Amino acid sequence: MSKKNILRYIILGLLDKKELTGYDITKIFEQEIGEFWKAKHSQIYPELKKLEEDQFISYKMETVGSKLEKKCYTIREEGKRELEEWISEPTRELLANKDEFILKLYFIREEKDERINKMFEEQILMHEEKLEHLRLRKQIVFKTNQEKELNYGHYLILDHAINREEGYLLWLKEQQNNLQKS
Amino acid sequence: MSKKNILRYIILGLLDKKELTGYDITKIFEQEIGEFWKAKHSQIYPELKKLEEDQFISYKMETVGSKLEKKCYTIREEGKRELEEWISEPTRELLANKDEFILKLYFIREEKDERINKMFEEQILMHEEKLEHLRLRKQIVFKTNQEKELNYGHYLILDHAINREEGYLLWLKEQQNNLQKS
DNA sequence: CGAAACATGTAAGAAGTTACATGATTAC
DNA sequence: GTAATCATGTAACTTCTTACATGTTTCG
Repeated sequence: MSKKNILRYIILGLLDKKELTGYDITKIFEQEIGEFWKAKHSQIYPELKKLEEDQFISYKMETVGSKLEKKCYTIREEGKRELEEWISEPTRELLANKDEFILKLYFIREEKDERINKMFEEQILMHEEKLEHLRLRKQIVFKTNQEKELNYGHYLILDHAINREEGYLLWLKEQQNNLQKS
Repeated sequence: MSKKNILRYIILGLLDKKELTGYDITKIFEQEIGEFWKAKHSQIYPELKKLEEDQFISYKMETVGSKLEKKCYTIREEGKRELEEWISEPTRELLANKDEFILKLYFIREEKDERINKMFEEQILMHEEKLEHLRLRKQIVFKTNQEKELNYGHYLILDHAINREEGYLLWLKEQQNNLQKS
């Protein structure tokens, strides 16, 4: 019974906040919510078209400069209902958390494998970089407490992403430490 | 440049440990590695066929009872090389961690939204159940230290999954607590 | 004897990625 | 002027899920 096509709901959720173009939505995926869902413009534009056909959203054309046209999408009442339904419905499935690195570890069966240390080093660097980047964003976006209250959802997901990276890093370092002792 | 079709490498990795049927592999996805990659039998059987055609693996038929036939696959030298290449190559991309619940939170912009408490309750229950299940598995599979040494990869991914769930739960409870204070 | 587990496949469709395709505007 | 960014779309392909399809063996 669980709802599909989550991309639809994400787009509706974004438009519920403010009117956006397909390009804007693409940028939001790259920045704010990319930690928890990814979508390319080639998926976003057709989905916007379908949502418009289904009367969940509508758009008006705006002109930038003298020629460039853009479609500013807004959510309709039907779209808002659809969105509320999705949010209110229990989230029963925990979706796949694909992790290529962890799988590689799984196939290394000996603690003494030479490659394992280098692999940990690489991953630690990657996750440290990501964590640094997330922390910087949090600092920039939520300078004051007011900004946190005004955009609680955004605050929560950024905080969760930071928490996740911190946990991952701690685990990596702990395992690396265990290796060096043995 | 990053390698694709990770399912191939996972299957090769599994066969590198011991010979398996398509059914065995399906079960392993449901149990051991489902936390980090999912695949249904409808994806596994065609992939086994392709791997065999590409000469990375081979199979021999075995009969169960008097009629039921099964294909026992083993990895070939070419397959081992392919697998080693994948493992040794740096894992540069961090794949999508889709999380429907976190996205729903993102779209709730007010801390005072009535639904938010119920949503946290549900998620906490789900993750507690999952954590319990993982801990039980660790207890059963790794009773002795010898078992850990003999199957270090398996130990690592189980430990990582537990760690991940613990972190998620702590975050959920912390946020829930914050809500009740305000 | 009946249900659960074993065992293998294919077909249709949804979801997601990469590449193709084009052009305008802005900032340096 | 030129590179980065803004802006929108489609085509081809891969990946993944759901459903279809069938039959055997084992356990209680």
